[in-house]
Amino acid sequence: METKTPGLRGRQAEAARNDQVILDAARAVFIRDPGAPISAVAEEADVGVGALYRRYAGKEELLRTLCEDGLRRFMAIAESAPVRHSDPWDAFAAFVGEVIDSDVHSLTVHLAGTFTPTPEMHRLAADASSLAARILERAKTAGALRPDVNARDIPMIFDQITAIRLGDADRTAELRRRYLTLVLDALRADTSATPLPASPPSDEELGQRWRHTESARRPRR
Amino acid sequence: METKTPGLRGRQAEAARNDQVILDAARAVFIRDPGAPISAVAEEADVGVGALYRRYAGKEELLRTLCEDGLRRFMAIAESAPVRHSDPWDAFAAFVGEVIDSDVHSLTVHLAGTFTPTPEMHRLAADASSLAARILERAKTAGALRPDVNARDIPMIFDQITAIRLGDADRTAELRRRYLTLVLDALRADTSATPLPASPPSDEELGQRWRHTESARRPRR
DNA sequence: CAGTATCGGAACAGAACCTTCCGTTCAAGC
DNA sequence: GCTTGAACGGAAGGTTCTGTTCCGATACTG
Repeated sequence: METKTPGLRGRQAEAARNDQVILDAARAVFIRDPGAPISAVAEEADVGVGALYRRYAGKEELLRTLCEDGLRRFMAIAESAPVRHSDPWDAFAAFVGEVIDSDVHSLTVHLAGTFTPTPEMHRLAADASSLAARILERAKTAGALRPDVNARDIPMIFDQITAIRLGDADRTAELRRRYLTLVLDALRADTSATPLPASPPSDEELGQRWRHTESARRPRR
Repeated sequence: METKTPGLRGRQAEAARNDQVILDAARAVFIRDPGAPISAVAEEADVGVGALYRRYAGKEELLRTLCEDGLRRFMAIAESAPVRHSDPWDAFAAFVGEVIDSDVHSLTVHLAGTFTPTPEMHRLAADASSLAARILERAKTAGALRPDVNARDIPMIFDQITAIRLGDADRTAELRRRYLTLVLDALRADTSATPLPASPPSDEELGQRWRHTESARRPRR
């Protein structure tokens, strides 16, 4: 992605380039640490904080933009997976794997609670989750998935896998794949499965994570 | 636990009682949020901050005490599990389950990095991990565990499961059990297992989490 | 060369938090 | 009853961290 800007030159070109650089830097920083200060983003982008505030009214707006972007990426994966894979299990596995690889889940859920979500985001989240549910149901109907997993289990599995963070981004991705492989084995129908205890989280429980807790305490690490 | 204090009365009895109350409160608070302020612990214990500083020189000392206590609990579980269960798989499953249930892992790893560990703690941690390794190896030798899991995978699985946090403590425990069941299914040898990609974390990688990062940034949530 | 959009980063203001300090409480001993 | 001192609660001090503003510098544009 070099001088991808259409017909712009000079300062305008720099500005257009920065738009992207800033967004990428923000994504990297906030994935690494959801509580990072604005200045960390500026540093990563190699830009002054002024450049940031020229584009976004404040931290919240940046966070919201990032999260919305994440939701759209999630949707794109969920929409295309069944198209690219006719086999229901393959589609499911590809979907899950790509969501993990792109770390999109960190952008959505981990950032939720740090800002007040827009109605648009609620709509997107609902669409995304129903898309994901459809992928899972299709695999279940095809008999590829153990019958006692529920669509609501998927976000929980994302939570678990994305909790893995060790070394640099590459090593982290590698390790996540390792444990995802393990979990996928457990999700397959042909396992001599132990019945799962308890019930999966309800929609209400899952939604809780989006609630803007004004008592938003700040875990350190 | 009423007047459990031996021969103490009056103010001394109150002090002895507070010793325990404060420790319990601290555990509860810091498990919930590793970055919680000291005042939150005082509040939970229904005690002034003064009472806290009378017992501990500072926050670090409290954290260290808590963490060391967690390590000891971990050891106790790891030592007794093989005694209580003669079957190697049962011992392994019980060990893992009890560590999850008692949330001891949150106390150790999650708090690591917030303080400078003592040599004593390093020793304890090493002992604990070698104990855990023995439990796993025994199950593997007995043919109950899939051969491509490594002792170093265990802490990672703890990390994943303890990432689950939804609703109150009871609901969280319930859900953790659900996903632990899933993972245990995957760990069993009789699964038609997909070979695990990548290598488990090295000891050095696992040790990194204990390193006191002075750049200890504070994730918010 | 004047005008303007953009930039970098110092400075400002406020919030959060650890720690200290001090007046108060209360049981024990005289 | 009165003194004494251990233990307590919580306000205040001082520091650090961070979001946001502001302004002089920069470099195209016309």
